[in-house]
Amino acid sequence: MSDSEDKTLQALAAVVPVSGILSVEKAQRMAEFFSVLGDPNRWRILSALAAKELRVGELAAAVEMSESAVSHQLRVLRTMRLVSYRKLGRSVYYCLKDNHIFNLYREASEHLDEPEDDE
Amino acid sequence: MSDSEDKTLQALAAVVPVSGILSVEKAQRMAEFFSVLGDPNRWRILSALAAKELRVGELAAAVEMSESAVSHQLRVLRTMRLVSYRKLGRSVYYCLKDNHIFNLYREASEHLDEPEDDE
DNA sequence: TACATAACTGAACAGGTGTTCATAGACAAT
DNA sequence: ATTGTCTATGAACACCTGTTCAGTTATGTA
Repeated sequence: MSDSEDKTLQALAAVVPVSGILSVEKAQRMAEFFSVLGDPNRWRILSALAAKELRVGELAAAVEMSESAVSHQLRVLRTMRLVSYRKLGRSVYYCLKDNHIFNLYREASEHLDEPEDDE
Repeated sequence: MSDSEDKTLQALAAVVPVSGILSVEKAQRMAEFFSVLGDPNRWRILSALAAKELRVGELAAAVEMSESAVSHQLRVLRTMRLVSYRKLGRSVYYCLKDNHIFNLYREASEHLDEPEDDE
């Protein structure tokens, strides 16, 4: 099977999540991932990194949090592979890892901005 | 300004979230929304509803939760406008409200399935 | 009306989560 | 080497959140 065929099947399986109920394990993984995005401070950090890569200290100043708090949150974001980093001297520059976070932001934003005409 | 132009601008503004840091209010709203998706039981409920509309009792049986727990979670999902419902006699049928949840699922799923080749 | 069923609600408890404080490590400069 | 800076970590605490249990509402049936 070619890579592109494989990718198509993978996308297809993703769009049709179940034809049944999500397994407890998969549901757990999904929940863990979205929980990471369930914190306002992490969104502010991500939005700051969306503009340009930043060091921990700069980030802390930008979002008005302690460096310790930022560092803790960055570890969480690293674990979920939402950010990546590179060391330069004694500084650590963080940036967004890929575009998934943009798409998630856009999708959620559209949903939140929808008019609530019913009921 | 036409509707389509308006929609384009809106999408653009969503893709480029800030050029600055997300406001505390917006970050809060995003976090609240994603927090709702940060629970495995809610994902199992959503995935069950993805197949077909279900009553609370059927849902409870399907995901193996108490009807009370399901009812509580459905209220949360209703508040975030992720599900809608219609009453028929003494039954209440729930279903997914729109496709945003599908897109979010797909995006997250792709992210989680990505190989973690680095570090 | 009385009863049974389907769904919802409120209060309270247990468990998980983010922050803070203090500390440790890594690196550059003197 | 030692000092100063930048970042990461561990433990403890307070807070929030989901579940459970009990009770209520609403609807349909006898």
